[in-house]
Amino acid sequence: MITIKEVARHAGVSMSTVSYVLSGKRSISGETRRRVEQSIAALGYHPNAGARALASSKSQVLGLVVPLRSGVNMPVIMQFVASIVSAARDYDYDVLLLTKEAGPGEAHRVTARSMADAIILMDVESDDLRIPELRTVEAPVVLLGMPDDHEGLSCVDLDFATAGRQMAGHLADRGHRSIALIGSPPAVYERGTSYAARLLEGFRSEAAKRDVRASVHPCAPGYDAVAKCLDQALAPEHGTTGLVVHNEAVLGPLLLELRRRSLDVPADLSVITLCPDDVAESLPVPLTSIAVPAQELGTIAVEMVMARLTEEHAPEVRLLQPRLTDRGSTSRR
Amino acid sequence: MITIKEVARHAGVSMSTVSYVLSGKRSISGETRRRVEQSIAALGYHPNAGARALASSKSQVLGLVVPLRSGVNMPVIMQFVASIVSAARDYDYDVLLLTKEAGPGEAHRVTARSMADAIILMDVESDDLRIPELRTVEAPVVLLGMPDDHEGLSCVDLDFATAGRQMAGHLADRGHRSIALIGSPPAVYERGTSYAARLLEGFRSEAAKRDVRASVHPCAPGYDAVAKCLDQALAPEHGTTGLVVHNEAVLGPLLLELRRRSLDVPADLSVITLCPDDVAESLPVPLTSIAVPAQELGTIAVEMVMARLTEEHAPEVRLLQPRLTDRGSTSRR
DNA sequence: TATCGAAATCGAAACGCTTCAACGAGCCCG
DNA sequence: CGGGCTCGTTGAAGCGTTTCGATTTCGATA
Repeated sequence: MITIKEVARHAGVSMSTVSYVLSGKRSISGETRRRVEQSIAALGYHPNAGARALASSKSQVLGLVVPLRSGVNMPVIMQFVASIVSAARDYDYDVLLLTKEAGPGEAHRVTARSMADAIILMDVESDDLRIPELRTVEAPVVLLGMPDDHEGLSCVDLDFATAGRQMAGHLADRGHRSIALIGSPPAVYERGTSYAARLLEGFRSEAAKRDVRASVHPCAPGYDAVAKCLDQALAPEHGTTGLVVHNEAVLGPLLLELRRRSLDVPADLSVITLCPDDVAESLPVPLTSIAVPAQELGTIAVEMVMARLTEEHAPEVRLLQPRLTDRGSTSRR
Repeated sequence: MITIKEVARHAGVSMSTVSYVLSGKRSISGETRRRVEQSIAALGYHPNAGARALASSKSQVLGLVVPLRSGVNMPVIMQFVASIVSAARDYDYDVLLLTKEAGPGEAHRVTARSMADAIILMDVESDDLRIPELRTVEAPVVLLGMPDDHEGLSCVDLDFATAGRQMAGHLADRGHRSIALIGSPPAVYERGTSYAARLLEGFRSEAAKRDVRASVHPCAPGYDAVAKCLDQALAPEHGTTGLVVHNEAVLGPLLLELRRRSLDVPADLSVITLCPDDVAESLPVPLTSIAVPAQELGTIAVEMVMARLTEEHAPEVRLLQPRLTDRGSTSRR
């Protein structure tokens, strides 16, 4: 193993000079810098991470707590992960993978051992039992998602309330007088999942404000459940002409079922949804949608971490404004 | 930060004794052990990872190279990742997340800096250009997938040739005289992806051996492509009565298209596939299938890493025997 | 020309742990 | 009873960095 000492000797300078060339924390003459850099390249020197961490008490590692249980939407999770890893690398940080199943104890373990300088926690739920434990972690913590009680924690999330309002408003704008929300599975609402509740609230309040009739239909995955859910949402007494879908998993089956019923989108029924753009685009009928800006959220999470790591930055909450893309799946009434 | 020195003082022993209690590398009297453990608990001591790595030149970290580009099947990737993380934790290792896009340079970087003791690389392709570079990594490398040239590298993979043979054989056993392989997208074959080629070869050779007519149809994703592909596979001149599907992404559309054509599975057409069990189960028609044993492969990969890390274990190749689950989607002719 | 300050470099003390050589104590064997 | 074990424990030497003064150099200012 090539050490900084050997580089120093090769370049004819002291260890500290090499270190300062690497870190840029003190000024170094151009001439010296060049010699050192040449020696580094010539010898193939790589600074030892352990030694560095020990001396500087910084690991240059982020702990990322990911839900690996199936059930959550893996492709989206991966988009988050990818953007976080890539943003972290831009700041010269690496990412240690922690599983949510293993609990927040993991976050504590890696920070207490100085394996990670900060923690990013994905897919946070409203009532997450583990949130309190996170407060005991002696390192910045940033949550993707916004629990009810986020006092003292940084959070980033999509503004689901506004998203709900936008989608209801979009249909109201086009003259729809009765709309339905096809929601997440019942269990999601029952456990009070924050984002679902916030979207629902926005949807309802905007509908009320615009004097539009609104019904809500939680929907389990699976072809049969979708059909049953549609039976309710499209029951004649509602006179529903527009659907807001907040349940990515049922989009495909739902559109197929509509086709089976000879209901054309958007001629007979308008549909708008909240899902990743690539999903909305690749459906049999491309849907007007609000995107889940996974990329952006991940990047922001990393930026918030860095802010808290470098400055004396207090915890903050950031809600991303939703962006609606019209793909023509809604029509004017 | 609580250090080992403080624990030692608290327990009235030397630092080295505490260290040996922790590592178990020397015998310690029960009495002393108990006192030290109490002190550790009382003070809330957590060994500093950097110091440990520096002194022992072991990081207790595995670098995991994951393909994060979309296109690959994320849920399956996640199954691998989950099983790898969990197996690694069983050995007291953590997992550093590296992206495949960033290249094998990342593997080199983290090992050269002693951030990771070994590398696991997922989703390896036959002709992977980066394989040669991996040989220069000064740490054990284990591949999930088997490139053509794997000299000097450890690999784990499903035995796709046998899988192809099994599926063809399964249909032949049931009296089918003409079968078709609905394969991966053309691009996958064109770039000579190892697993696809191996399955194809097994499929063909078994069909030949059993004197069964076999046609092969690479299939792009998307409803239209699937329909077109079925047109070919089920063209009257073939007389195809059984389908082997090796393309997870098209299973849903394919079954729907068959239904649309009023072809019952298995009455009119037998279908067998290779995909994760949960996918096979949750399709509109549950399919007889060979599982992608992600869990198992991940665990084995970790075990191989550990073997190479602890013993003087030479690189090895392990092919998992496929396991076929009959879900009644094939019928006797 | 003497003095001062900034720029460039150096030396050495941490950082917290592992591990090796060494040592005393107790034991068994001859 | 002396010599050679093993067992449990210790002290101290690293491991490869960073970083904090201290020191040197040099040009500018007085």
